[in-house]
Amino acid sequence: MNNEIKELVDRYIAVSFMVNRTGENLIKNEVGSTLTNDQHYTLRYIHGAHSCTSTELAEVFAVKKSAITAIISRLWEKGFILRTRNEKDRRVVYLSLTEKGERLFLETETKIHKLVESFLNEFEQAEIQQFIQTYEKLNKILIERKEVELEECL
Amino acid sequence: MNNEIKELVDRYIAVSFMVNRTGENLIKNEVGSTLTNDQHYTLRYIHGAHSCTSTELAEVFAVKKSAITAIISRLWEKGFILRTRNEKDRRVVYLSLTEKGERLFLETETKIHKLVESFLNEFEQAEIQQFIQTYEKLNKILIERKEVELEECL
DNA sequence: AAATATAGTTTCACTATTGAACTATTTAAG
DNA sequence: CTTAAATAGTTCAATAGTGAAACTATATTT
Repeated sequence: MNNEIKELVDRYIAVSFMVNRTGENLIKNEVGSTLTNDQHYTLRYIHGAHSCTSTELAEVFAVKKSAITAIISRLWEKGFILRTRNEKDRRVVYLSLTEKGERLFLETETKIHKLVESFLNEFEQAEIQQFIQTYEKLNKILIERKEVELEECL
Repeated sequence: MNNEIKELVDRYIAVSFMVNRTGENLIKNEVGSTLTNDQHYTLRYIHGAHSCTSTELAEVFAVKKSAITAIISRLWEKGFILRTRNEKDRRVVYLSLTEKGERLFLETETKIHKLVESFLNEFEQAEIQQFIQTYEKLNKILIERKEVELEECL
């Protein structure tokens, strides 16, 4: 096997693990004690979509619907989320943010933005541009891979 | 605030979230039913260090020592890990892999290597080289940031 | 009308995590 | 030397996230 590639793979595995860990921890510091990271990501998605369903969240986060129900219920208990039945199809429940949820998300989002900005600023703009571009390409490849695997499961 | 940077920050947040999620899920598929991802990462670290302590693992993974005790105990129950008391300082316990643990790690590691290699191969070597280099730089910045925050807590 | 599919929930079992109390051991101070 | 403080690791209770399976309610297909 090509040795150069082996080295790249090793480096990728090591660095992606560390950056994820550290990044998640930094976010936890910002998100603070009101929310967990997963709860914050959930608010983020609903905020971006304005309104969505559990099934949609389960697909995006790649977990089972029962996992989503649990997260949503906790957010709902804290008053951050609204559950609205679709009157056309009474099986589906639309999820959206309450005033309180919206406010909390925007607050923490600002903090996270400043955090991410502060370390992206330590790079040349061109370098970070290139980095994110490759990162997005990687994302596409991973998504395709996932779709192929799903098809194989038929 | 600079609008170009805001866009980069948004893209970074979105793509890093998605790649992490998808990546973790792909690894879960490879690691299979014998181990969780965290357990695999733990085996990986111990394998690389040959031998280490709980305190060391807690620092690297950025979690409390009680979290490590739990993971290690599960791995120990399954016979993947050896706990050896240091005779010079009887408080410390050295962790190492059993034959069985070593074998399991190498098997799953090979699979993960192939997986990572398969998608890194979809890039030009130069592009992925640059990507990993920037990623590593980011890692350094994050580590420095963490150290600064730790000092502030004094 | 009956069978099947879909959206979401509930329950159970398990893993990861923190914080606090605790044991055993080592190091530092008086 | 003895006591006080520090360190390594464990235990325990509580909380969050997760998947699997059974379940409810509603919609679609046959």
